[in-house]
Amino acid sequence: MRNRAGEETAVRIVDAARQILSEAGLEAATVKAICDAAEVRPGSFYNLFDSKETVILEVIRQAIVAVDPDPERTGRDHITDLVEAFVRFVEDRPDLARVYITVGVSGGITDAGIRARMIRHHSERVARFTAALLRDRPNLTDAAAERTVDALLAALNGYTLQRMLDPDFDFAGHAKALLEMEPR
Amino acid sequence: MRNRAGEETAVRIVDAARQILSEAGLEAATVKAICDAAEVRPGSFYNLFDSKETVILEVIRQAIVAVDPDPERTGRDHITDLVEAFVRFVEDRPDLARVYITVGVSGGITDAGIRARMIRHHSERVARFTAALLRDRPNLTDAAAERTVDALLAALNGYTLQRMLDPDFDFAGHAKALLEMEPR
DNA sequence: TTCTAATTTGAGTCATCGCTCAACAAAAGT
DNA sequence: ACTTTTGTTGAGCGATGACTCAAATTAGAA
Repeated sequence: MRNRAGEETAVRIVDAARQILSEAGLEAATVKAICDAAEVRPGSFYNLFDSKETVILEVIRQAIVAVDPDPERTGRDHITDLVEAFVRFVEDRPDLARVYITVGVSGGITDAGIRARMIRHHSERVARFTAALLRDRPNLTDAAAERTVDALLAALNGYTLQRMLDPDFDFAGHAKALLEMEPR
Repeated sequence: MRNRAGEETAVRIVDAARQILSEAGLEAATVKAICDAAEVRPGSFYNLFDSKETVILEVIRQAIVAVDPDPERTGRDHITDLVEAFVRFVEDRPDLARVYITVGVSGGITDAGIRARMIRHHSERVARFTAALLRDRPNLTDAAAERTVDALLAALNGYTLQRMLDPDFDFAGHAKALLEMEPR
C-alpha cells in the first residue's frame, strides 16, 4: 500500500469482494476474481490493500456491523423491534447475511481474531435483547429472560442458516413466530 | 482410480481429510495437506480417489449420516431422545459437527448438489421430530407441532454454530432447555 | 503549459495447486 | 521360482494462486 487515495477504487474492490464472498464463497474469492469484478488490475489492488486477507476481513467487519444497526439506541427498543431489525437485515442484505453466517463461522474456526469478534458480538446481542425483553415482560426473572434470549438468538441464527440454503424459506414468518414462544 | 483395494489407505485418507476440514476449514484441505496427514503420497491418493472433491464429499456424507443415527428406528423415539441423540452427536463428534455446519453450509451455497442434500436432510429431520412431538403431546395441532419443531431445530443448529465458535459453550444444557419451550 | 505527485497498469516472479504416470515394490496365484 | 495383480512412489506437468514493480498514465498545483 503506497498511499491513502483512490478511495472510490477501494470501495469498488470491497464491494466486489463482498459479492463474490457471498455468492461463491471464500474459495472463489481470489485476487484475480475480485479484480475482474471490480474492473481493476492487481497492481491497483495492492496499491490500496496490503493483502487479500485485509479486504476479506473488511467485508466480515461490514457484515458484523450490519447485523445490529444503530446500536447506540440501546435502551429504547422493544424485543419485536430488534427481531424486526434483524429480519430486515437478512431480507435486505442477504449478501452480508451470508457472509456473516458462512465466512464468519468458518473463519471463526480458523482465525482466532475473527472468532473473538464473533463471540464478543454475540454477547453484546444477548445483553441488548435481554434488556429489551425484560422491559417488555417485567414478570420474567433475569435468568428466564436470558434463557429465552439465548434460544431466540440461536433460532434466528438457525433460520438464517436455513434461509441461506433455501431462498424460498419464509424467514420473516418463522422469525416473527419465535416471539410467540416462551418457557413453559 | 485403478481398482477397489487399499481400503485401509482409503480410510486413512478420509480420516485425514475430515480432521483437516474440521480443524482448519475447506481452504486448508489441499491434497498435499491431506496426504501429509495420512502419510500417503499423492500417487496413492489418486489411485484410490478420482479427485479431491470426491474425498471431501465423502466426509460431508459421513457428517450428514452421523447427525441422525439409526434413522430406521423412526416411529418409536420420544422427542427428548432425538434431542439427546443430537446433543451426543455434537459432543462426541465435534469434528463431524463442524463439518456439518461449516462445510455443509458454505458448500451448500456454492454447490447445488450439497444444497439439495442439506435441504432434503432437513425436511427428513422435521418430519421425524414432528412425529415424535405429536406422539408425546397429542394435544398439539399438526401446525403447532411443526412450528415448534421448526424453531427447535433452528435453535439446535444455532447452538451448534455457537458451540463451534466457543468450545466452552454449554451446548447440552442449552439444547435440553429448548424442550421446555412452547408456543404461548 | 509544465512539473509533481497520485494512481493505474500488466508483464512477470515464485510458490503451490490438483493431478498424472512410468517405474517400482509387495503380495497372491500358479 | 515366475508371473500377474495390487498397491505405492515421487518427480514433474500445466494452471493458477498471491503478490511485485518499473513504467505509463492521469490529475491537480503552480
